[in-house]
Amino acid sequence: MKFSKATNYALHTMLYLVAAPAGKSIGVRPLAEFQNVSPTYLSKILTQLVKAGLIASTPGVHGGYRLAKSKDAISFLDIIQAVEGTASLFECGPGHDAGFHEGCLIRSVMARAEDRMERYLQEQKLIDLVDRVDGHMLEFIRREAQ
Amino acid sequence: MKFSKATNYALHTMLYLVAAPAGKSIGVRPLAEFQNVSPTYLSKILTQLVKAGLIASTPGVHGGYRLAKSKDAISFLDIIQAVEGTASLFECGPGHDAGFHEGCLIRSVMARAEDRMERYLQEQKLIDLVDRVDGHMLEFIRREAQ
DNA sequence: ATAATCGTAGACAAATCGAATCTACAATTA
DNA sequence: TAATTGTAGATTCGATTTGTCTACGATTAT
Repeated sequence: MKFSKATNYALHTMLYLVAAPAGKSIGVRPLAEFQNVSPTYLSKILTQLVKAGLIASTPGVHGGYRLAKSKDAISFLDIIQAVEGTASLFECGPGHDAGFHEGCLIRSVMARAEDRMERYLQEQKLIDLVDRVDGHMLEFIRREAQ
Repeated sequence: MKFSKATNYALHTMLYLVAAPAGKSIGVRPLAEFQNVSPTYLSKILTQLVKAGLIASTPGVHGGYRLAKSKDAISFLDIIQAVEGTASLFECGPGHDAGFHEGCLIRSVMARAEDRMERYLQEQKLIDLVDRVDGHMLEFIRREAQ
């Protein structure tokens, strides 16, 4: 069980957008270059964030991606669930449902465990990290902010 | 991101063993039949639990699997980590490490979130579930306990 | 001893999923 | 109208998961 690389790309892109000047649109190219990933692939991931209402996109000459909500309203969980989905991490499976009609006891424990993690990720906002981003990222942001 | 089916099988098998009479060895066949999985495949999973020191196995006529620790010393986390491993759920990736030499900020948040879930799973013991297992499983246990 | 029983190990195969590329297309702006 | 930029779909590649099959080794009952 692993978080996908797509989630990694999504989180770093969002940190980038949160750290960038408010309201500014940034194209996929610099976002992708920053993370050493292909623009089309990153675009596919960011489209999921658009559909989740976290960011907005505009085509055209000075288009790109920008935040669709206020910076302090974006949690880790929002981003992760936009990419990974919201299904439970643990499924009991048909072979076991037959034995546990009223709901699998194990599954309910696993669901509560998952909930612990999700509640923490809901509390954590990217904005709390921006004043600690390192020089390499800041350099990218400054260059693009012009 | 999903827990594997193997983890599901492992947890249910362990619940079975915890609910069974103490010290009794139970063969793979009934354990596998109970979960509608092939005996050889389940055996492969249970071997991981043996290597983790959670259960012990004995070959031969009345052999099988039995608990290797006291019932109240077996947590969900023990079983899950025996099957899934102990690696972090989130890796920052080489493309990002280049930018975050001193340690990825995002990764540290993710690690803390994972720790929330793991601490809960460490607290949860299978023994707390046995007096609530349903009739179908109890029927299997009773039949096998003779 | 010897045969039946049972777990183990390894090779192997199928199916699923993640990661990524490529191409054509649609929308916006200069 | 042309350049720019995001979008969608098909497709490929590889890794991982989920099994199966078979031969082997250890134990016990007769």
